[in-house]
Amino acid sequence: MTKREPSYLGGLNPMQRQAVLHYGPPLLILAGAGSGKTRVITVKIAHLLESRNLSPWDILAVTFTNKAAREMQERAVGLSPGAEKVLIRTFHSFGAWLLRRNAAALGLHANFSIYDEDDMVSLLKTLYPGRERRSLARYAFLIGRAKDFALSPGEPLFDVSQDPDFPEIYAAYEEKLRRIGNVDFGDLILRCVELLRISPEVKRRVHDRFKVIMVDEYQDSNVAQHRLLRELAAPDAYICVVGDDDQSIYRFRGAEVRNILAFPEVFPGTQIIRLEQNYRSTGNILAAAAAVVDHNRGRLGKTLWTANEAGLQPSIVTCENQDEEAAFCLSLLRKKPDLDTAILYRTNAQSRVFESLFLRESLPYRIVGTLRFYEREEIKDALAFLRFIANPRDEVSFRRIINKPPRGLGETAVSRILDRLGPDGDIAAAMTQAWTDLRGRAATSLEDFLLLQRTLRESLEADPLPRFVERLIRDSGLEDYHKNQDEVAGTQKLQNLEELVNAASLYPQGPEGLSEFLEGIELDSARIREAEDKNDPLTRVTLITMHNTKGLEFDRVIVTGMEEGVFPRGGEESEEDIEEERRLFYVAITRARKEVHFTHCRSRRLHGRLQEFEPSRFLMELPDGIRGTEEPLSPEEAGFPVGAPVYHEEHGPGYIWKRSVTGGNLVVVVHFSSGRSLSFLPKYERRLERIAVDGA
DNA sequence: CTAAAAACAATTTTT
DNA sequence: TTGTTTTTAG
Repeated sequence: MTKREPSYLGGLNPMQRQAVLHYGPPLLILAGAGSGKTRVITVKIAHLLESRNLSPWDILAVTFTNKAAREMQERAVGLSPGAEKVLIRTFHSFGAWLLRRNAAALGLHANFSIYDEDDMVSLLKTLYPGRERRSLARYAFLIGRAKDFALSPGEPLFDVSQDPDFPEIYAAYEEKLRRIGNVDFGDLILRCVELLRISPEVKRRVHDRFKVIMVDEYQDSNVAQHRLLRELAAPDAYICVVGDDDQSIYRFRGAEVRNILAFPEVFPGTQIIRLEQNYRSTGNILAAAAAVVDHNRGRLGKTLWTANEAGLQPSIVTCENQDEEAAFCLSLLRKKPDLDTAILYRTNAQSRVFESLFLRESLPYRIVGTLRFYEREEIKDALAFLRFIANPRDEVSFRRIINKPPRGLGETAVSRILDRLGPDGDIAAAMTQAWTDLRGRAATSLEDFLLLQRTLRESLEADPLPRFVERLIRDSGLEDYHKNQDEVAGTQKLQNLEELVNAASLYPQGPEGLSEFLEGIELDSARIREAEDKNDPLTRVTLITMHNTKGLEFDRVIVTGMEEGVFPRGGEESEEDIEEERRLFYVAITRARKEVHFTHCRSRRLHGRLQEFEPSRFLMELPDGIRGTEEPLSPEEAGFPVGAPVYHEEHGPGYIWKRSVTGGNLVVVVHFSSGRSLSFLPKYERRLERIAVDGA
């Protein structure tokens, strides 16, 4: 009897197959970098649907990023159409989903606003108007961390901060946030835990529904998320978490590696499956990564191996300074222009030198993760207005938009209005009340504002959502305000606002459509395209922080800034901090398919000051074969001795100030008569030529 | 309320 | 150095 095996199982290695077929006791999948983790999860979902007779409703899959959630859903649907209905969400989006459906049990309205860290600061500012924003930002951060660790204001908080003011500030913040009926990101997790603890019916419903719960990137979960998982999991539910303790790099944001390390103790009977075959990188790259991470203690332990070829040996390149480092990267890019390459650095500020060189050389590049769309002023303004229309109890949003653009309603008017606030917290109603308290110009302004609000509410009911958003942006005066800003500062705020209007077209008309739209944006910044999106597929270079590379891969990776004090960052550092940086290095190396290069500078300009740096200790941790692989000097282009006069097509006349050899290439620093100094690689810079001097 | 001057930090950041 | 935030003057 031949039972036909489902086609989706084809091509899996034995461990992957085991992971897919496993069912019953809790499962911990330790998935090394490049081991086909996403494939395993998506095939597993398909398998649960196709062969275990589970309905899509029975399954919950949780990820950390919207991008990962989308990818997972897409791939699972490709394998089994039923996966369309599987609940695949980020922790936070799942939290919002559960809270909106059960808001009443927690004393929340279903249309609560979700406050990000910036909004948290604004809320704190209403409580402590005398304190500086910067100090409040610090407290907002700490409150976020406390919530990551599931610590309420009443509990001991010294692990989060020893600041004597902190407990009181946290308590005041929490009291106000609850009073105005909104939530922050931490609450999306924590209040779900609370909900499941106080409401047996909700808990039963949830337990009845989710027979399978899968969590991806479990090494990045925090204590609150771990608690939520425990509350969500019925005693007979099948729990499967996937992760890699060596890739835990978000401790500073509350991620708790111990969640994955201690998983087998917390969920008794756990079985562990290791995915150790790497399909991404060459043998030499993997050897480098393994040697590095081997210096960490307290690992679950994995030995990655690959059937791929050994490939090129990684190289270490010493540079004099950042200019040379950038020039070296450029030389690599020009040598093999077809490789998809990433230039990695520890901090965003390090991207500048690369950007300016690539701009000067007209080399197209992609840069990841600078200013995010949703953090932009104009977008936050428009969103605040939309939020206030959707939820008249949102004081943070109200304060942001009441006098922006300036309409003569300052602090005095705001207090008058808030004095009239009823027990329901409805600020829109309070405005109508306060109107009678005001005289003169403020009264007229408020009247105009009330009228504006009424028109917008009508438009929300009557017009398609994008039309309504467009109208709000125009009638609120934000359009003119930001148009003016664009002209003054050469920005493109107006275009960004247009993108916001476009994004609204995906949602239905009316208040419900608006709420969905807002939640989509609050929880997923990438939902709106950048106005200036140069996603040219021919762009082969990506500038990116090491953190942002998680989950990505490239043919070639150049890890720059390998200096003690830059990476690892230095300062007062515990061994745990160093280990986290080392894991970050591990992540960086394992992004590469074919080639890895490491660069370090002898000196670097930091905070406007030129400083000397020692090579990073991590370089010493690489395998012996790698160190000392610098190519010998090729003096064929050596026609540029120090002092030689040169001419550059673009920058004009100058002379050689300094020369050195980096990565087998001659690098020269030219002082131009314009006063600028720039470095070049004569080998690749055609526009630089040596000139003769007349005896005069 | 705006604009200019002064002061002052200065990682990483899935949501 | 740079960008951001607060202070100050108008």
